[in-house]
Amino acid sequence: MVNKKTKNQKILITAALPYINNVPHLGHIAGSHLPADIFARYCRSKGYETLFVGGTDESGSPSEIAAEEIGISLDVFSKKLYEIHAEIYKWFNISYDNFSRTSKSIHHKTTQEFFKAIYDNKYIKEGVMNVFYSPTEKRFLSDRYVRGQCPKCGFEGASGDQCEKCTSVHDPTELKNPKSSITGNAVEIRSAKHLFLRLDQLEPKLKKWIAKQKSWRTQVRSIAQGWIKEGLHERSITRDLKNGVSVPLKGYEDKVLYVWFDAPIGYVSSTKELLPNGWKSFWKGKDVQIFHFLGKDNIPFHTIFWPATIMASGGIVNLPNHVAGYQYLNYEGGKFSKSKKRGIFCEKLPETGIDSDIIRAYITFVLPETSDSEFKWEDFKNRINADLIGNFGNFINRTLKFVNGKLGGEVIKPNENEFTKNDKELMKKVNTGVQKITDYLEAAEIKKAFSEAFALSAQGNKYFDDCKPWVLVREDEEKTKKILYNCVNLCRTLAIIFSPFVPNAAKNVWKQIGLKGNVDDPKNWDTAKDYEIPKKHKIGNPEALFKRLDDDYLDNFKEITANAPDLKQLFK
RNA sequence: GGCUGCUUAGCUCAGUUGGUUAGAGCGCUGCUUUCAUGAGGCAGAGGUCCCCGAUUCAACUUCGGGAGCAGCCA
Repeated sequence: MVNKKTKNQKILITAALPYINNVPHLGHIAGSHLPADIFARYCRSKGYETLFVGGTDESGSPSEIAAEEIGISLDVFSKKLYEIHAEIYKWFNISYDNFSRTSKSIHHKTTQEFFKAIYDNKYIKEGVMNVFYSPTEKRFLSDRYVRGQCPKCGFEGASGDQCEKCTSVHDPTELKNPKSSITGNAVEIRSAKHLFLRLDQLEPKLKKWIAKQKSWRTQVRSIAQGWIKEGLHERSITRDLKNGVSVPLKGYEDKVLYVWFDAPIGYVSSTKELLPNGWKSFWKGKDVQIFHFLGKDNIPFHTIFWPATIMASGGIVNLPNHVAGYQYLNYEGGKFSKSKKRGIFCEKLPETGIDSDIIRAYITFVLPETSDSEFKWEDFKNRINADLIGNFGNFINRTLKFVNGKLGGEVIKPNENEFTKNDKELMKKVNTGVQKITDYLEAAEIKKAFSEAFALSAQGNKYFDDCKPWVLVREDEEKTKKILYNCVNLCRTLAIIFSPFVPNAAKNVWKQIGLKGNVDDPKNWDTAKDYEIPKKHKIGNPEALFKRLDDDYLDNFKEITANAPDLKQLFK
């Protein structure tokens, strides 16, 4: 999946920009932010020069209309929603180096630079589109805000371009008695001048590039190839809206660029905002690898339109190296639905008092890498209690408590000739385990890497059982200290290995072992398998890493997180 | 309507180029340990690999058709 890393490897990681109109639920976290973060944390630990950027997507009409309905200005609305988003990702320990906003001037400027380059390269042409216009609201409306009578079945609630009742699709001009779904007033069709990106001209180049992408997952590649197979057409890049990046072209001053055009450029602007002078080193050159993490709804945009935009611009930035498309996380056999109070909505998560690691761990278990996956409460409880706590947490805890309670907090490194058969076997298991985890993470195979990490802590539990230090300690304390040295050293290994997944716990383990520096120090990863605990070492104070999940706690948790406030309540 | 993906044990998911008894974790059952958060270790029972058809000595895997779920486009 990943090309060979170069000596001065730089990794640029992006997570799809969440649209400002919604407060994220767990599915959004699973679909891009969390896997991107795990990958970013791994890359930093591995010592790659890593940059992880994102931000909120604030263009377009949904937020404009939402603000209107609440009766506040778009600025106030967007600022508040931005803050909620940023807080949620912070709570989840999503380690964005910069989390920006597409409403910032740096983004508008960057987008316009792309536009101008593409225009100069003659990949933009004028054309005409038929669009709904509401005379009373004095604005153009996209299809989703128009309802009318279906030309085929006569259903009254058909939207601008399709009918939910008979599932047929129609041209907006065919819809009978179109009305604004916002005000209910009649709307009309107006034809307007718009700008189009010449995807048709870019097709051969895109086709060639897509064919070279051997590392993409099946669905990502298939979707891209499907588009090519169908044949690419010119695609409009302007809209008659107020909210967005204005078009820097005479005669188009009252229009904005369509969100699909400016959203991915948000990755570039976010980088520019953070590194006004150094941004290019992460976007150009051969030492850079670019990883986009996104949900399946976003796949065409990152495999076709965004690469097309880059090509048309003459290569202002590199083409992406990897497009990690994720499927959806569902909730107990269905979709997340805020109105039906089905799901886990993030704005209330801090109120539950839960450690974000616990949510991160479970989402990672069920990460929708190849197909839609499912959040289930029973499974959540079982996996956390059995795997995270019973396996990983327990190994750390039993080791450190034993050292503290029975050995005066001290372990001693065995001499080279003192390593037993068990010790050597464990060492071998650690070596191959760490290697496997590394290989998986290099390929951004996050779920597999996580499950190997648990296999490794299970080896620790087995070693502990096999060595029976609780018996040995009665006759030979020094020998026991040498056994436990291996365990403590494995705790260190596990802290490093687990740190991309459960950063809070990893930090805690590091502290409890009594180690200097930080668990996530750059390049720590490559020392994970080594004997790094000093010859004679005193550990810190052991304490439980996690609290077990019980039914009472979960009932309360469920109640809090399913009842998320709607947008209006957020502004009271 | 078109394009695309998914459908494998009670649950959540893996299954590389078609090849003997289809895998993991959880859950369940039995045995076992007591250092550890009612934790750990060992063993076991669970499967018409969505359905139909075709190719093949051989199909979970390839091809055709169908069903269900999902995403995108028009």
